[in-house]
Amino acid sequence: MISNLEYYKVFYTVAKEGSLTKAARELHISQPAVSQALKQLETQLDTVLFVRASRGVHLTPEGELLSSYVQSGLEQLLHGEAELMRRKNMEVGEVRIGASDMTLEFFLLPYLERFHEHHPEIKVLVTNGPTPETLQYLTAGKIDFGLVSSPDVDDPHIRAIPVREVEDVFVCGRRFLPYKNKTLDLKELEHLPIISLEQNTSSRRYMDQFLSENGVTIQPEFELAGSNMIVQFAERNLGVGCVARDFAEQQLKEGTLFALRFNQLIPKRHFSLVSLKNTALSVAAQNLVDLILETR
Amino acid sequence: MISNLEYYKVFYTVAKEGSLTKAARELHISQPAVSQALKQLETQLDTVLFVRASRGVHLTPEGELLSSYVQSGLEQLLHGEAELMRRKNMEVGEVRIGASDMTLEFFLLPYLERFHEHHPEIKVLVTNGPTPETLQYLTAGKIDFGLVSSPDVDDPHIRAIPVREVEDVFVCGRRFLPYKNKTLDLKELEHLPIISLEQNTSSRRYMDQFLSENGVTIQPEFELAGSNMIVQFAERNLGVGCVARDFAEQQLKEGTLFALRFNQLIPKRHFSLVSLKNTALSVAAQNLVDLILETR
DNA sequence: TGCTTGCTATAAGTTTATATTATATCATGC
DNA sequence: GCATGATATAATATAAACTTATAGCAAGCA
Repeated sequence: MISNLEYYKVFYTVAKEGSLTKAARELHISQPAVSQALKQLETQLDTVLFVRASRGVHLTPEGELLSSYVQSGLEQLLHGEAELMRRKNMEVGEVRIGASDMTLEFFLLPYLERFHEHHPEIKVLVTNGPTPETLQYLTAGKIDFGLVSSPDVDDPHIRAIPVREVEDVFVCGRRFLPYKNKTLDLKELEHLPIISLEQNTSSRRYMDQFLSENGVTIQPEFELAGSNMIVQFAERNLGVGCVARDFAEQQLKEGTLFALRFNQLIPKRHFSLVSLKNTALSVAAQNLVDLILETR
Repeated sequence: MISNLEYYKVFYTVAKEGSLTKAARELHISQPAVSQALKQLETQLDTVLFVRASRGVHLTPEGELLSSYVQSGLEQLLHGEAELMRRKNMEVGEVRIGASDMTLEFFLLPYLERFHEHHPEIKVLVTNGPTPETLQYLTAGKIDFGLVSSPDVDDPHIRAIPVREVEDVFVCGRRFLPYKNKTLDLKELEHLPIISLEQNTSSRRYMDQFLSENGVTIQPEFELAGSNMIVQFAERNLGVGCVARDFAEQQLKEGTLFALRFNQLIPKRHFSLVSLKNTALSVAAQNLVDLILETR
């Protein structure tokens, strides 16, 4: 390749204008500068590219050949720059997010709403899945960042920023009124009809882990697929539901359900924003992350 | 467009190698030079293109985007240079020539043969046609150069280089033996049965012009389409043929025909190589022209 | 922890190449 | 034959890029 690609900019302009003088004006340099650049180019390629006439210049057949390549080459570069600017100014682009149902519903949604309002041109792709799947997607480069509810991220390449607390509660209806305003021992859960999530979920694992650390083992009467279901089961007094507080928020406010109180605090979990440490976020993704972190 | 396209060469190499140090080695410059060039590029585009890590660098999403364009852009330029070299070294290319039957047969053919022998990869396209058509093709850019037999080229944009003399002769067979070794006056042609080319040919016009300048007007008994035919007619003693000497060369040598001699020389015509003054020839075309001019 | 390794970044000074100004040269058209 | 409008050349100035030396930083390892 020739020593200085800048020469091609000169070549391109001269070919377009058919005159060194005009090209010089367009390039905002002097006419001799153009003359010398062309000379350099012709010397390096060992080919005469222009026929110099008294009324300007025009391409030789070889110059003509080269010109077509130079034109499309430079336009490619220019197009690349233009696309880059559009992405940088967020006129186009996409953000790929991995999130669980819970983080999406109780945390992410309002941010996505605001983001989309400000940047309607940016496509937002949400891949719904539990924590392990989200982390897998992250390392595979399929998502820009994720929002997970589990606190246990041990991959050293992943950075997790807690963005919100999550409180796990045991909720129940009037059938269990005697327990209201009483402070229970965790051990008593073993004798209550528990309604919880299935075993393969991270929320369930978290709770089981915590309870077992305190010598408590529960054998739920109902194991359901969704937290919403658990709340409904609890409302119908089928047992004591174990869910993140958010799912039962309304019922707790209305008094349909109440939360059991224990002599020991159930440690809070966090929603965490996870991203790859050694990978940069796209402008759009970074923008959304900033929005989340600034106003969390 | 960015101020210095050289930066893209650096960008491309760094992206390919994933390391400033390796890129510097490949570009035969120092590592700081690479670092500075990237910094310039990032500043000018106002975009971070690489994530710097301790084990090298890798592209940001924006860098990735730009990279695809830069890659194809630079490859385009490189491909252009490669094609140019191939044309310059005559590994590919074509030469378009306009020539009449006569110039082709009695002049050009051996040159084309030699040229093709030396440069078998170069396509040679010969467009057969009389002088005016050849000149028209030339100005239209349909041929690189032409070979014509007429001396009258008045277009100021066309350069005509005489390459060979052509002698017009009047030839006849034994029926006209009495005229052999006699020096005739041109006037006597008026009483001989002339065999000549059709009126719309430039050879015919040339001869008519010359004769009329000398007060002679001929009324041919035969007007034929080709000079070869004229020679055959003359051999059968149907009259006195007017042709370029080349057509009757063999017959004159064998004695089947002889040429009339006049007290006034018929001015010689020339085969001329015509090309456009203000247009450069392709390397291949120039090469063939040089071959012709060197050994004419 | 501290050491080594393998990177990139920064600073200062030098070199190189590119630009400018002034002027020469050349062909064209009036 | 001279004015015009173009490109080329020469000398000088300027600015950009390169180099060397060195700092800084993160990761891997003892």
